[in-house]
Amino acid sequence: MKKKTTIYDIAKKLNITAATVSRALNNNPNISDATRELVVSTAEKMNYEQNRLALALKSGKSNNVGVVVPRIDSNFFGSVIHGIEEELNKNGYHVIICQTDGIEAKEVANIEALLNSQVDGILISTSSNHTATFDRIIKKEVPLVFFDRKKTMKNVSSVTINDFDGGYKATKHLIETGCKRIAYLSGDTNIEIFKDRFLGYKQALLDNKIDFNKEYVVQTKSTIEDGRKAVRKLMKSTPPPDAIFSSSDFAALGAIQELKAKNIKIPTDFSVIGFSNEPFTMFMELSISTIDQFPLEMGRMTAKVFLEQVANSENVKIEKKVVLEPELILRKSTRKITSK
Amino acid sequence: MKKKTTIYDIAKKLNITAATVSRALNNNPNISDATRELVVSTAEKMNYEQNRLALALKSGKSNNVGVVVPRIDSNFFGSVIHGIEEELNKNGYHVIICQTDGIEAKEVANIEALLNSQVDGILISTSSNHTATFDRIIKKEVPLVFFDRKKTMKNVSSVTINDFDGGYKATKHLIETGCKRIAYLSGDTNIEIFKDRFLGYKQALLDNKIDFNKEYVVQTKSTIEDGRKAVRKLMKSTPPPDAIFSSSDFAALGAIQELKAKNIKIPTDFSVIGFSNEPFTMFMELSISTIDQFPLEMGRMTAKVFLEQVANSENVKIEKKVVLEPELILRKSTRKITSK
DNA sequence: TTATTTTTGGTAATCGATTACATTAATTAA
DNA sequence: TTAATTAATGTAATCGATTACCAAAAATAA
Repeated sequence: MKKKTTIYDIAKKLNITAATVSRALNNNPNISDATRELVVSTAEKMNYEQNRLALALKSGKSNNVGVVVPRIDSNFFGSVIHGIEEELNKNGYHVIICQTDGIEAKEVANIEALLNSQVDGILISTSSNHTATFDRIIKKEVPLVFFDRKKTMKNVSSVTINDFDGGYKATKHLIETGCKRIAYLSGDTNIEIFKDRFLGYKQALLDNKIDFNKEYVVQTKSTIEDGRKAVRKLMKSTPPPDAIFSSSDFAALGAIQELKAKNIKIPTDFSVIGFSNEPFTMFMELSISTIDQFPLEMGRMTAKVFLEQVANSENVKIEKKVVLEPELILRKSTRKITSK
Repeated sequence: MKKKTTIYDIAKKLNITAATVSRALNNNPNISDATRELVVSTAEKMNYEQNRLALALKSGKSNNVGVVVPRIDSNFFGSVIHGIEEELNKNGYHVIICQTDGIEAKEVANIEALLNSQVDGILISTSSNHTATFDRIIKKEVPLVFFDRKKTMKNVSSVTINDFDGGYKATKHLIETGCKRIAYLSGDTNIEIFKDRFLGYKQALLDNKIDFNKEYVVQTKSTIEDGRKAVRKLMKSTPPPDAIFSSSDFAALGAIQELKAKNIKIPTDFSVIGFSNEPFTMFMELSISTIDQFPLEMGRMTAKVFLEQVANSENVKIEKKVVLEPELILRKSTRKITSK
């Protein structure tokens, strides 16, 4: 096994102590220029590289931050992580990625492992209700920031989008373009973001004096197939809906495919709006109206909130709830608003 | 600052030494059951958690692996990393992600940082020619595995797809469906994968006695806009091409959009095939034929090659060049092969 | 020349866990 | 009962860097 060069090797070679070497390399002012230069050049010659593990152990700072997500190969999480990595890297941190597949046991195990490896913070989009684990993070005083899928906890920061507003805006737009019977393709309402989108949907109906119809709500997973199934089911209602707000772009796509198969004209006779602004929604010939969540921005913001928290570690704990405003993206799957 | 429990705290409380505590927690056989149980239960009570940094420093193994990619928010790299993380996590490793934006300086800086933080391996899809950096990794005997975008180096393993075959298959398919004048949308030919796709394209033409026409090759970036521009340029050739093989799905999409705008019928009068099997190629109303690269499989394989390398560390260095076979995905942007 | 200050560098502890080696206590053999 | 084994634990070094505290040497002041 290759032996790595340490400051002791340099010290021995120059017949000085490791302390001097360390100081020289760190530009400590009370080292003479002659010594400093000698040490630096010798270090170079000997291919010295600092072992940050030793530093981490000594200082208690690993400069690693754990990021926990259900999966990384989705456009949304990929973009969020892009933003996180970009921002943290600038500040000397490295990002350790963990996937949970949305499974609580995996999430808990990953968090345990991250804590053991002394991460300086944990940024998480959670899929679990295992509060004991979060309590443990907090008790250890490891900075914790939720993003997108959060748990509402005292003293814990989070960065989310306003899913209620997203649901409200999407629904309101459908109403403004003349839709009367608006169906909703729901995600798992145990997850806060989906619950909020649903509440936004209901509120928009209420504000516009449209009765909420339970029959128009279909539980779906975020898949094309579930979107198609939902349409098949919805079209049996009497009267059938004339619009769909889907909490997922994938289900929206499936819905559109099925509607086309049934020869229903979009957006003339039926409107569809999705959620997330997945890239494909823009690429379709019949491009899909949707809600943008600014994932890159969310990632950057999450990183910034963490960095602030670290900077403020002396002070009292700060709790910062950042809520990004989602944006309506209008495309061809919904009608234009007709002038009043 | 919260003081964490160490084995010394436990030792002091029980009036024994840290060595005994360590042994008890690690199920060392020559510790009496009584002591073991006492230590374990006390550790539990005191919320003890192992500091893996100390272990890493002592053992020289951090259990972290660095993964370096141009960016993480693309379907391809996201999927590769998904595969890597999944496989490594099972084996007790954590994945540190670094993005380079395809910029050499960032790549070099990230690798330096990873080496400093004592990663047990580096898995990289490179965008650089900075061989000094790779030599340094090798000199330090840190396992190195290239995936997708590799440098050809002695004694270094890699996992790639056969881009030559990919280019060949795509082109051959166009020929078999009756296309005679096949244009090629090239990526940056300084990058090995794009060069190989190009060579595959040329070979397929040669094998089918079709003259290579330089005019039919357009350099593009992997964007929709470049695909559109390419079509505008190509259609001025005389005669214009009757098919496009694009080394990127995004450029293929742009090409299709522009062809449609010119009222050219696809696939009747013009065929288009892309490369990568991006999700959107399947979702389009006019779905796009393309080449699948099996990114998830590539990720898993990359991880496995690394794991083998670690397991074999005693032995001679092993060099393993895994080449995955790409697969032709036929959709609506190309014609069916007519029976002979 | 002696005393004082400033430079410069050395000593040794520390971070938290592991482990080769030594030692004590308990058990078995003679 | 004494010697030889075995079982259970302690001692101290180690991984590599930083740093509070101290000491020697050089420079300056008196």
